[in-house]
Amino acid sequence: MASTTGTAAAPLAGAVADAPRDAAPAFSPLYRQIKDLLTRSLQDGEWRPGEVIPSEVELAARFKVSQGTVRKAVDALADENLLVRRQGKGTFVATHAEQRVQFRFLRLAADDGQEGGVTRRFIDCRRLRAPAEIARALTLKAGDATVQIRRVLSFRGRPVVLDDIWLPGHAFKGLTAERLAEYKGPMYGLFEQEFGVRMIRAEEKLRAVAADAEAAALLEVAVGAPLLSVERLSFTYDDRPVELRRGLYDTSAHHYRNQLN
Amino acid sequence: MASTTGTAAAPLAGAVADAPRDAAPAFSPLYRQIKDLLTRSLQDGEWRPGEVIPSEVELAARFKVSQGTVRKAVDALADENLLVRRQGKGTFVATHAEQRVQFRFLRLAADDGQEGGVTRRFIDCRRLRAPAEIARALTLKAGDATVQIRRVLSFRGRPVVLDDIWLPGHAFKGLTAERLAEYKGPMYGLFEQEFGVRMIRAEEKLRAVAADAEAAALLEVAVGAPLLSVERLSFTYDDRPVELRRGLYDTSAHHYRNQLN
DNA sequence: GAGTGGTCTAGACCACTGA
DNA sequence: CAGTGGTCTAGACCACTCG
Repeated sequence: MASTTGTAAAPLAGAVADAPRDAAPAFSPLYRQIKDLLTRSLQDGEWRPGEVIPSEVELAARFKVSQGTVRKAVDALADENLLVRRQGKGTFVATHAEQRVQFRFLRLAADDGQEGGVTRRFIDCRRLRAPAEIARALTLKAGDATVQIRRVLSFRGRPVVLDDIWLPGHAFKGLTAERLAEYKGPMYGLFEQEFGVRMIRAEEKLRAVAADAEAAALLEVAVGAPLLSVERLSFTYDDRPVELRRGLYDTSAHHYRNQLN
Repeated sequence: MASTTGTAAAPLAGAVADAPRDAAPAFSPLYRQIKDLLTRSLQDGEWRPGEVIPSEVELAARFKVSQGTVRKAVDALADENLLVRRQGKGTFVATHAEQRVQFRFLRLAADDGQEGGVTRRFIDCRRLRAPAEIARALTLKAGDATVQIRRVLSFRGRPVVLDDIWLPGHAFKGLTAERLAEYKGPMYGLFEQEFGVRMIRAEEKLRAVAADAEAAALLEVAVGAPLLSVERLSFTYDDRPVELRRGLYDTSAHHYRNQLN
């Protein structure tokens, strides 16, 4: 593990302002390499969500580096929410099956500040062939099998969110409306526990749209009422997209909160 | 301070003016205290936006700690976008007056992926007494002086964003529509250069709303058309709110992008 | 008390920048 | 070349958890 560097890769002459695109990096610090090895272990399931990973000293011994270097790698993974450090106990693989991180991905809040009172209702869960647009987003071929889920989230009895979700069929065999309804806890918890698919990060595109008849009926608003459209593409390890979701939010008593840093 | 840990934190603890929160023992590590001292220096203008701050070794000497401890403090501030590290050159105070960070706060993107072509048009800039709601958000007293700005952003000639902005009057004396129009670069650049008010972070609340007559005319959409409402509260050092902004975005050809990690 | 992560140090060397 | 930040090490001690 002492081998890293040397050997400059194509100097690039520094003229062109940029193209950090695929330019040869050629230098990867040790902690970066350790981080990648750890990520690989997570991806391969060596440690499962919720479990402890080996202590820093153990990892340092395994990789033949100092504890400080392991620490920096683990810190990076903790920053990305892949690991969770707990002083005195150890470092754990992050999981969606916890109340604490319940709302990491759903950034909706009630205007009055109240929390909780969320109920889910699954309207549909069926397998169908991917339309071209969906296939492209999920990097499937048009016509590949997909799972389509439609559900409504209600807050204190009022319907607020209508979600349409597409998943690649091959990774979610056996997913049914019953399984979804039975499972207590966030949907991403079910995905990681039952199907080994863990959502790491997501990109969202937000728009304002007018409610069509169907959405209006399900969300109990007037046709044409403004709704917040949230299109989310979620990724697993390796930046592989594994979920496309289109949510329609009734924002008359709720809002989407965001932090800019 | 060369004394090893534990007691090492004590000497500085006194230097860090800190209101003792209720019975909190509040162990604060050294690097945390250094970070606070650096933040204070930034706040006090010891180093201005765009300038270099002293090198790590200098800072280590000043605070009588090791370089590693300073490094950790600076790393934290760099993570919060208050400082920018440049290998081989030094560490700089972050600034809004740079093209590179132009869109840190405006998260709008064209659906077709094209960038640029932004033009600004200031419709109004006047001083008036704060309505109760605005005053509360900015922690002013109702009736205090405020500056109200209204402007339209156009992308490639099409109006897309209508912003209504409220600022505390005492901090922005002499701000006029002319000054705004003359200034090249982002508005936050003007704020930090001319008024010493630097925006550090912001909280946004997003909603879908229907266009009223005024907004419809300015954004050239139909009355009742769905618009994305973006309510932003921006903070300076010390978590003091210094700007309230309400944007209406026409999202028919643009979207608000967000990253979930 | 043993084991975990968290802090701090001191010193070495590497990579990058600019005179 | 000197000066900057970036990486890595080895060792010390502190704060926390749990048996």
